[in-house]
Amino acid sequence: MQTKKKPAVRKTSNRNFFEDVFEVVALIPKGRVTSYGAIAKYLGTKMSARMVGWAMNAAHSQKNIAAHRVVNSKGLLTGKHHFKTPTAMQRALEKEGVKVVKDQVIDFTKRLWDPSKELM
DNA sequence: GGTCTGACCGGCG
DNA sequence: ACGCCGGCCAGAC
Repeated sequence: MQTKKKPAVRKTSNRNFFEDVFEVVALIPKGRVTSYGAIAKYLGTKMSARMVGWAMNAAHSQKNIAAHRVVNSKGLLTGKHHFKTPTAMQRALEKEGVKVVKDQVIDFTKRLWDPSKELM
């Protein structure tokens, strides 16, 4: 089974939540972006997209997580401020072909990569 | 062990 | 159309 997906299999406050986020983010194709809510929904915690962002915070300190591919539902680079430089996120996205203007992803709807939809 | 915050989201006024 | 508010989960003090 290559396509390994975990439908909210977390039991009680385990680190699986973080691992799930890491994987989903790592699966995001270049030139694509996703939203915290999309990941949260995929993990089962659709209502708690905040946890995804929280996981990102830890992720950025853990490994090379492509947190720059994760934006909010509006396509805004809300987490850019958490990067080493406020322009690192935008730069990384543009580097992958994603145009960002004023911290906003262009054609965000088309660039949106929904794991619960793509990975299904 | 209780409390607060946090890179969000969606609804309501 | 814009602004504000509550909710929800998990980690840190």
